[in-house]
Amino acid sequence: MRIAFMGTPDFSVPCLRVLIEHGYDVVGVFCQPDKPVGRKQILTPPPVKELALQYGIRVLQPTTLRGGAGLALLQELEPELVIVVAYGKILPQDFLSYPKYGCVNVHASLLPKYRGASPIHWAILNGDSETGVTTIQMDAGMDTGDILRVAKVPISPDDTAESLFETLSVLGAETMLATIDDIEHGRANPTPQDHTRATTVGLLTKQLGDIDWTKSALQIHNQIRGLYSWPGAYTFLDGMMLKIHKASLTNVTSAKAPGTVVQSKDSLLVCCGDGRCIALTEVQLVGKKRMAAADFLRGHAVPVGTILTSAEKEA
RNA sequence: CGCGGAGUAGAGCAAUCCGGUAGCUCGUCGGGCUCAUAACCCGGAGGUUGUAGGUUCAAAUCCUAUCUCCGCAA
Repeated sequence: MRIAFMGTPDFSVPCLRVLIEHGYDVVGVFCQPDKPVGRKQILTPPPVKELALQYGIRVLQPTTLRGGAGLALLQELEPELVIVVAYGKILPQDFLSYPKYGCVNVHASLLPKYRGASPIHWAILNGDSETGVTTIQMDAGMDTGDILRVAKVPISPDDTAESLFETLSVLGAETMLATIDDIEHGRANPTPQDHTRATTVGLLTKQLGDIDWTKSALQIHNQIRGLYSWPGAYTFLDGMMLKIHKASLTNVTSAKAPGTVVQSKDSLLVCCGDGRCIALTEVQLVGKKRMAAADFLRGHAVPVGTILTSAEKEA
C-alpha cells in the first residue's frame, strides 16, 4: 500500500519508524518547515524529517496546503492512504478526499475528550486516571472524524507529561498499524464520535506553570507533572523564579498559610491550600542548572516559614 | 550581534566591586560520645578558581580573547 506520512515532532517518530519497518511503501513524508531553535536560533529540522532522510524518503515541507498546493503534491505522490500524526496544520477538504482510503489521524487522547493541541498534558493536569490514543478517519473539523480504533492506558500517579508522551507514542504506533491492517482487510468500522461530550484543549502557555499555592496539594502535583518537562511549573522565592521539575505528595499536614515552607532539609516541604504538604524534590533557580532540592538547599538557605508566591502576587 | 545569569574540592554556594595565606554547608575518611535522633564533639583528605594570553612585586579578583552551561524572549 502506498502511504504518505504527515508528522513533525518526536511524538510522530515511532509511527513513521514502524511503517518503514513493516515494509509499507512510504512514498513521501510531510512535516513543518525547519525552524530556528534555541538561544542561537539555529535552523533545526523536525525529528520526523531526520528519520525520513535516513531512509532516503522524500521530504516535503510546504508552508501551506491550501489553495490546491497540498493536493498538487498528493497527485504527484499518488498515495492510497495518508497517515497524520501531530502534523500541525489543518488539512483542506480537497486534500482529505484525494487518497483512496482517505486520511487517518492518530490522536493522543480518548476522543471525543481533549480534541486539539495538547491532549496528553491536559489528561494529567485534570487528574484523569486513564487516557489513550484514538485513530480516526479524518474529516474537515479538528479531531472530529469517525473513530476507527481506541487503545486505553492507565495514568499512574508518577506519570509525567513526558513519560506519557513516550508511552502514547509507542501505543500510537501499534494502534496505527492495527488500523491500517483493518483498512487493508476491509474490517474498518468507523464509529461517529459523541459530539455532545467533546472537549477541546488549546496550546500550552508558560503562564499555566505559575503555581497557585491556595490550590490543593493534589492539584499542584498534577500541575507539576502535567507540565513536565515543558513548559514546566514555577513559583517565586524571594522575587526569583524557581522552576519546579519534580515533586511528590506527602501525608504531612500543616495549618500554615498556603505557600509556606514547613521543612527544608532534604526537600522543600511546602504547605498547600488544603493543608497537605507537597515535597519539592527537583528545582532550578533562574540562570542555574536544575538540581535535587537537597543540593539546592546546601547553597541556598531557605528558612522554615519562607513563603513562596505566585507570579500574580509578585506583580 | 535579541536580553540576562553562571563556570571556585565529590555536590551546592561564598570570597570578585576595593588585587595580598581561597572559605561555608553537605558528603567522604579517621577518632570520640549517647538508651536514642536528618544526632552531637574532635581531626584529616580533597583545588592548576573553565581555557589562553596580558597588567602587576603579587590575580579567583583588573584587561583581552575563547569554550561550556543555564533563564527569558522567539
